Amino acid sequence: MGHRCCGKQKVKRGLWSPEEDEKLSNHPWSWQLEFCLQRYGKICRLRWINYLRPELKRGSFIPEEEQTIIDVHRILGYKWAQIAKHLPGRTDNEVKNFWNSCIKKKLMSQGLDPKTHNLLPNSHHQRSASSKVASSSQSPLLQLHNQQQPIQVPFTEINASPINVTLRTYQYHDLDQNPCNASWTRVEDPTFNDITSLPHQPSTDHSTLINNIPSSSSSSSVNLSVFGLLENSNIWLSGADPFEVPRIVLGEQSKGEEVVLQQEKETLLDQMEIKRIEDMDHASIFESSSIDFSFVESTLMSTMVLREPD
DNA sequence: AAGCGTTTCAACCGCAGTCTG
DNA sequence: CCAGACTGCGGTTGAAACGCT
Repeated sequence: MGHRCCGKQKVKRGLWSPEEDEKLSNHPWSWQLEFCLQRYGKICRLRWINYLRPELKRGSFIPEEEQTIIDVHRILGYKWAQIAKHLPGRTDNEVKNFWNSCIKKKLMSQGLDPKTHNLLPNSHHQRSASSKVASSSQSPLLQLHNQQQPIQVPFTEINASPINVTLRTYQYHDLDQNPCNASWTRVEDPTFNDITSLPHQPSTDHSTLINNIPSSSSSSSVNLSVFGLLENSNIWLSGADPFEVPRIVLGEQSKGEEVVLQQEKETLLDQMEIKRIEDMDHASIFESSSIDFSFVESTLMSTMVLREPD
């Protein structure tokens, strides 16, 4: 196959030698001139971006990075470049590989669909088993937080289409606190007949939905383990009283709405990132459990998706 | 120690969007 | 406005590393 910029050349392929890396490092922005004779210019650029950039962070992912990947993936999906933007020093390729080789399996072992982050069908027993597995592989933050008595939180499923909107609320029953005996049942709530009756969100306007996120400075009586929630990528939470969590399945939206929603998601993620960095700067706060988790909690819950099994 | 299967991750491909002359 | 070059991105491939028997 020829190459668009240097099709006449017989290009070199395969792994890069240290000598090639050194040459590319010395002339990172003139690679087309310096290296196209031997490698695809595009490949040179990729090598620089994915491997040689001085700001790149090498080594394995830390738990906070893993958590960020899961969080952002839950919202944006397979947008590796977008996810990587929230991980300074990491490339989309790294994130993608880490997802495929590690996180994906981790989620599946927890009975979760890596694509939707929802429970897989028939994963009830897996869930109870996986919660044990998860607890052993949790970040220190989550382990710290899960020392509190776990309380399962009901969630609301919203199925929206241009024609109709249905909501279903699920309540978790775990009276003896034995996950093996726990179950989810649908709660018939007449106030949930329409999306407009959402307890947390009286409007179908998605921008309103997202913009009504509580500010990070707001206080909440519910000390939610948002990190716990996210770490496991499931619906388990530690905290106080159960509450209703709206989850929205967007039906067919107009293209414009999707774009707006996407922009809002990115804004939301930026806010999350700021919040995350702030939190990391004040890691000691976790020890006193005085951190306000409501911000991230609310933002993520607002964008969570739960699809009804076919 | 050798063989084999699995995992990891760098490298590459192809497509779509953007830029530029 | 158009065509070709460039860029960005997600998906796939395959070599190397690793683990197990």
